Amino acid sequence: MHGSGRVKIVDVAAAAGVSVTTVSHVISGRRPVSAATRARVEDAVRRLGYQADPSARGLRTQRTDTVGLVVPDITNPFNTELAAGVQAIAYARGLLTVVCEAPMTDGPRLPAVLRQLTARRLDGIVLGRFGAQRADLDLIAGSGARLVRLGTRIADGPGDVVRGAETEGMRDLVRYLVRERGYRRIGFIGGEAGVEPGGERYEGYRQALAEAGRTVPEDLTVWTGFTREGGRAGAALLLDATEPPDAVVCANDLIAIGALDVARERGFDVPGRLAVTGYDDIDAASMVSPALTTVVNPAREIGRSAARLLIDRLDGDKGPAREVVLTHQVVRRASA
Amino acid sequence: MHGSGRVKIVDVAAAAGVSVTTVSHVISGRRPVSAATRARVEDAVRRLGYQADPSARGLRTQRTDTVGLVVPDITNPFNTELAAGVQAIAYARGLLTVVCEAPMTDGPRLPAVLRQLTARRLDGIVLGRFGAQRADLDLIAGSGARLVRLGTRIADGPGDVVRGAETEGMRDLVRYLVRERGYRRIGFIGGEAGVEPGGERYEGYRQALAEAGRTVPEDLTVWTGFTREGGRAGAALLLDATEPPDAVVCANDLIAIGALDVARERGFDVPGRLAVTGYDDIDAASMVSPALTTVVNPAREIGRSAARLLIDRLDGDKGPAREVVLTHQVVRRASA
DNA sequence: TCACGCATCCAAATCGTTTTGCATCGCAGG
DNA sequence: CCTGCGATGCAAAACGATTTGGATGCGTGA
Repeated sequence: MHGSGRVKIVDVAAAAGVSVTTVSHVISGRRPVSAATRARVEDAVRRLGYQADPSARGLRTQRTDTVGLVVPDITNPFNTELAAGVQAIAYARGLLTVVCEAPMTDGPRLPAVLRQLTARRLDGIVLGRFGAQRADLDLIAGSGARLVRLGTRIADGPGDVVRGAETEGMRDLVRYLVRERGYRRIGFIGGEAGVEPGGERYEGYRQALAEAGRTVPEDLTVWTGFTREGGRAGAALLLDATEPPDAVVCANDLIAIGALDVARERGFDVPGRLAVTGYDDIDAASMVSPALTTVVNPAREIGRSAARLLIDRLDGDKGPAREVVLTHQVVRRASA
Repeated sequence: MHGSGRVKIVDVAAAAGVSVTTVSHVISGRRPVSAATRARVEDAVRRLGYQADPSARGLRTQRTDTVGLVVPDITNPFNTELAAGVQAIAYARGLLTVVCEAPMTDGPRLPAVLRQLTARRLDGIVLGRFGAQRADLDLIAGSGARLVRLGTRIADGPGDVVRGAETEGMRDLVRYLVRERGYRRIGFIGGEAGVEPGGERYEGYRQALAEAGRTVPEDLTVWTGFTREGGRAGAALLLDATEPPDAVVCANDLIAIGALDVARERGFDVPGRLAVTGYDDIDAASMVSPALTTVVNPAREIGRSAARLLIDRLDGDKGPAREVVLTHQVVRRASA
């Protein structure tokens, strides 16, 4: 409780009557110290409220004890849950988490953000779902930071991967629409074209239609953005089609919520005249009405797994790249 | 594009044929350097992709170029927007933002989180809305970090303050319910008792009732938590009262959404038989149906202001503590 | 010619840790 | 008595930047 910010290791050493080396050893435990000395040092540390300066420590150890999470949009509840998951595991390990936003709009901000982060010498980076270029990934890997990618394939670049079984998830959802609900004309609203989860999910949609012997209605596919606004725009297009769909499958919940807005405005009864489905099962999915039929994407668990992978690597795991695939589950609510 | 992570200032100096001092000077601009030398150095920096090691720099300068944001719950959309605001301003200034969660549940995690953060020697901390103890604030101030508190009064402790006009906002909202909507028995569901925004908002509710000559129905006040779950629990209590309310004023939108759940389950028509109002105007407020009558709380702008205050202080502003109050605005939707 | 000032640049100290290579001590075994 | 060996503890060398106090060279005015 004395001076809280200024006390250095030499102060502790003086107070305990030992050398700084010994203080360092009792703190790190890297060499044995006699019980009596250890007690004196620990007492001094407590009394003075000593906390090692992270810059000095980092300079010597070449570690920052900090990991980064990069996502396209902090505001998206999926990413928020993700962050909560990463943070929980990292915090327990004494790692600080910085979450950075690299908007997909107005050009590629990703490289700039990544440069900022690598300049910080982070120990590890979790790269959210992006249309990341190979150069971006190599930049991270080359900086010495461990890398965990989310929602991509292991073969696409360096680092470990965590992803939900998105193709399968979407396939199961569309199967359900086709087989158990009997929808005939099923449209698709995607996010930004080329951004990660979009492709997988679209693929699942196509698979389900294909296995049912349907042709994919290309005229009912539209790519916008992973937001409520995007959903509005996409749904407006689809519902104005000469032969509008009786179901709209959206690449995520926010898009679906936007689609619901449009359906309501135009007086389309959901699910009577139009089904709307989402993906992710964010909190809001069960708040809207009709509640959204969607697929749970275990965001928090994905974050946790990613953090665990990172920590394993930081602890010296030299094994080959790993890929963690988390299960999916269709949740059936009122919107379909 | 050469070695991306390993190049040091001496490498740059060697490549440019000057001393490290000169390199440092051209980068920081703290002393004049001839145009020719400057060009050579800048070229070498670019060619080698030099980025100063933050630990080494921090050790010398005693700054980390990092600010922290501490909130009770990352998942709460209000806090998410807040974070986005802080982050945007900080990023533009080259500051990294770390956002930390210190859950209010299961005991006071705040002191532990704060100790972690002060150990990191952050340049500044934005402290979200908490029931922070005076000791917590002094810990931050004593660590040397600049402090901006959110949603409290300037007199309550060290540091600057940013807050919405919450008492006034809630007062206006309840006024509207009383005068223009004619509700008679108006209940209140608060968050955790003692947590910051709760008190202000409750005060506004009381003021509005008082100026209308109503007595505050103490039996219709319940304190739970700032979550949808909290709202469910609180609403259940209120609706089971012997003389249930015809309007429920909630301390934030999540609580209100929980209250809507209960109303729907029990078949209470909203707003016919029961009005429900929120506070904050998070995205979800306009997604639920009926859409929530609420008060906008400019989360993102609060975050921006807080970051600006912090930066001013970091730039050497020594003036007396400042308090920024942002305006409120009632938004009238279908739930009342 | 000398002294002086300005423009440039450099050497070296410094920031607070961690870690390596020795020194010291006590004690057991020969 | 001497040697060797754990068990402990210390001094000093990193780590990679910033910054201060000079050094150097040059031009200018007396």
